Amino acid sequence: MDLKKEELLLKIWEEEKRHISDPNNKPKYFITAAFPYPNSPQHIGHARTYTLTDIYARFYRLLGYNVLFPMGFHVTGTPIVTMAEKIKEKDESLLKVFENIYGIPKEVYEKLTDPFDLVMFFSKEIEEGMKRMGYSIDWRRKFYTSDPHFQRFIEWQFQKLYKKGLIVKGTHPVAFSLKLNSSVGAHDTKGDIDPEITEYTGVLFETPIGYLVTATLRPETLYGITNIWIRKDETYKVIEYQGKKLIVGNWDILKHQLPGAKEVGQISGEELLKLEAEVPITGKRVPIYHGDFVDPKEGTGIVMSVPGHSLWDYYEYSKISKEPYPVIIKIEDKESKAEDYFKSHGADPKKLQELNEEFYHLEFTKGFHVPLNAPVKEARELVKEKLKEKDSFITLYKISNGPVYSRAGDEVIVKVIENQWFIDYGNPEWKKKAKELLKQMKIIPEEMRSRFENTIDWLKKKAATRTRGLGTKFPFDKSQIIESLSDSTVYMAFYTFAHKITSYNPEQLTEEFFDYIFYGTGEPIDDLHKELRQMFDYYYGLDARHSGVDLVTNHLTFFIFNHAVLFPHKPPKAIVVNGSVLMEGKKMSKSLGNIIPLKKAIQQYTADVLRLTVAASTEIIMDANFSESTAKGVKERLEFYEKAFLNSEDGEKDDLDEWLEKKVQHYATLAYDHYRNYEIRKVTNLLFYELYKDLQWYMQRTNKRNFKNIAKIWATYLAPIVPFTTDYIYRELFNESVFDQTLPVFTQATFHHEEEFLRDLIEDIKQLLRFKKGKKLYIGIAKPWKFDVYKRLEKRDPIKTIIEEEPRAKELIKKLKNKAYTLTFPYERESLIRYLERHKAFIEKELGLKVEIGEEKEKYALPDKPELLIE
RNA sequence: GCAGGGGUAGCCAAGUCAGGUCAAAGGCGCCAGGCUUAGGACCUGGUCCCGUAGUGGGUUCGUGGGUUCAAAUCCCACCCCCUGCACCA
Repeated sequence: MDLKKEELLLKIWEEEKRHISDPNNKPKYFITAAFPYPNSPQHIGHARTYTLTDIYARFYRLLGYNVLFPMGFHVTGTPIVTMAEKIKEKDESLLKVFENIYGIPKEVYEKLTDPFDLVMFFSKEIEEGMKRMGYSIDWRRKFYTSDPHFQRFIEWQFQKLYKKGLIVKGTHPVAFSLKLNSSVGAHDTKGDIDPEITEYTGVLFETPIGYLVTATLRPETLYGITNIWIRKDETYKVIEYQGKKLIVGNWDILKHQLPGAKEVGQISGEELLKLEAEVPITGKRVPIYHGDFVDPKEGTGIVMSVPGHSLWDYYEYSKISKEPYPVIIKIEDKESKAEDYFKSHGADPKKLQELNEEFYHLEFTKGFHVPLNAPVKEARELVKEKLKEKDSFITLYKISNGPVYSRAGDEVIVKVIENQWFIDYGNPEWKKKAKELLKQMKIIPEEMRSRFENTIDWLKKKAATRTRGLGTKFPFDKSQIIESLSDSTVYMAFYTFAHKITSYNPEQLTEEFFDYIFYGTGEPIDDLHKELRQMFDYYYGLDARHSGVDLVTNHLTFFIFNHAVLFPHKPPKAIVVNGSVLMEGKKMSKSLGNIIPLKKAIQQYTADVLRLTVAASTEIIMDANFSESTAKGVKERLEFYEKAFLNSEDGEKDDLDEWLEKKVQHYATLAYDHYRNYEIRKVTNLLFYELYKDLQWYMQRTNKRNFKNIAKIWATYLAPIVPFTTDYIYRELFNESVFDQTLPVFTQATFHHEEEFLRDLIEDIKQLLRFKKGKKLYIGIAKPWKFDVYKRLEKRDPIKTIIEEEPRAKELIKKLKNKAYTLTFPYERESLIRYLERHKAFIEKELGLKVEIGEEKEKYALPDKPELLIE
């Protein structure tokens, strides 16, 4: 199979309109894969999910289903916008990726400074690649999520969720760049670092002029406070927040985390030193000291001092005070003291930070909180609750893996967004419905199910809107845009009528309009409207959703949630999850530069070879390893089949032909079940690798090439995986398309074991000939009683009885060891001898020996291993 | 921390759910031979250890125990590795 033949077939399929689907009276099968985000060309990794989807689309067509396999493009979110901006800014690292990895010339990408130009450019690339791979997609139904008709559909979705009380409003911390004036994800930072947010407890200490705020990860230690650290050379702000006066440093950052807080004055550190502060909960009054080590840009610039349980505090405290301090945590009934830990670990002040972290971890995992009589883990939560009761804490945030810099160059901070809209996946009723739906669904592979269950459990409110990026405007606040994972949860329903709905003006697509289509409520506005409903009704209930394993904990779970409440009458039936693709054993990445663009790979290997290598060379959940050598191997083997089958004859049949035909039927029978169990590797194992050995043997045995019958079965069974090669062979041999056939199903799955016996025998003799040369070979078949013993063993007659009735069996069974318990033995003595006699000429020719067949002369023969005597 | 996945010969990797044809498929690498002017490709054989005119013996599947006539596979404990934890597609 070469590229030209593949391209010719693509044209033929196109002309024959093979992949468009409309409602008819056949049973339908609606299959989809997660649509691509067009911000890069496709590489062979992307091809995995789509190829698997296509394999099943084609498989179900061969079973007689009316299969719909559509595709669209996800044009939502910020990465595309950011990319366009980076092109405009001539961002060097991006330009390098374009040139070196994607192989896009400068003149082309330079112009892509508008996000939509980028989208069109890449989506065209991707579409061409998908077509070239032979994906049997109904392209009439293609849409972009930026299409106004689709956006009306998303508005419908959010109206519905809102009315069900599943859209809620609240505040939410995000990583934020002041320079970009936008929240930032990994793609907005230098070095693509994903900013991580940790929550701090801001504890409020009352003083006569307001509350001092300290930020801590260990609120439980406030039982051990001796003093407060500040810096005397710093100026602190007095702010008003939720009716209280608070004193904080680092205000430039913190003001973004305390919505509504107002600066009302300031106070110098020197002034603060004169005050005393009251520790909440305990009511203890503590002094305020200056500490050089206090970083005014860290937290609130005010630190609570717990010398008993912080190495820093101990170290600083011991410099200025000899007073004893409280120790409130025990480990295994012994006081856990920062001082002891420090001293027993070298007492090196340079290692203070490192040791302190170890010590924190130790106390957190093993410590026991004495005042609260609880493990530290629990005490922390208890303290938080108490603080909440006393109204003595505020929540603060920090970038924990910082400093992270935005691509504009400023340090990323945490900002608390007010009026943030959420989809409330934490809603217990909704969780319940999602779980019920999950229970009804088939999850492939089944091991993935628990992951879905867990995800449903821990999913909480999800921010559903953003201020920046492409997408549909949020219906309840038009200044916001629906976030991209939230607008792609039920879009599969849109495919069912995507090519027809464009006849309407977007304004006509009201909530009632969609209600009619999806629920049949209200009246149709015209005949087309009626037709849309019929199409939805015919196709929906998605039969299979294919996706990569990385989408399980997000997209696929949202998919379940949303279907559970929006389409409870048309539930999806199955989710099929596949692993990713490795490149020569390594993860593909831009930095490694080991990404092969799909188009380039097709030119090098052909679509069929890629399909088999990427999608069918390993089981569905495993990562497929793409390597040049495997791809080459696949290519050669495919060519072998093509050549062999195209040279088929239609001659007279003999033992050997019958054996081969039955063998292929046997493989087909097994392969059918493997397909249904999504065990594609097993399909190719049989029909691609095992059969190869059988064909080799056949060709060794005879010069005949009676392959027509097996080519027919072979092509039909492998057509889903390698559609080009199989259809080409089928058309050449039988003058029709393999895709007009129905998959032949065989019930009788036995084959001629005698032939296998002969094959093994030749193997054994060849082994023996390496030690011993001669001119004559005597093949001594085991005596009848030995065959009887084997037969009885196969029937699982008790070994004891067999030996009782045939004492000679004892030795025989002893030799077999464990095998005696599981023996399978499909041979009959008489027919075996007849078969060998019939093919004696072949054995003689093959070995260059004179052969005689008879009963064993010595007593070494076993029924499956004849005695071999060379003279 | 919480959740999930995994440790199999030099490497990759099947086998584990349903214990026994498992010294353990397949591939790569390596060794020997064939083919070839040579290299590559291809073909044949070998590749845990010992033995060998064949069908044998020993020791292996992260570690340590257990169940069983029988364990890579079942049970228990331990060690190690990887992934996800969100507003990001």
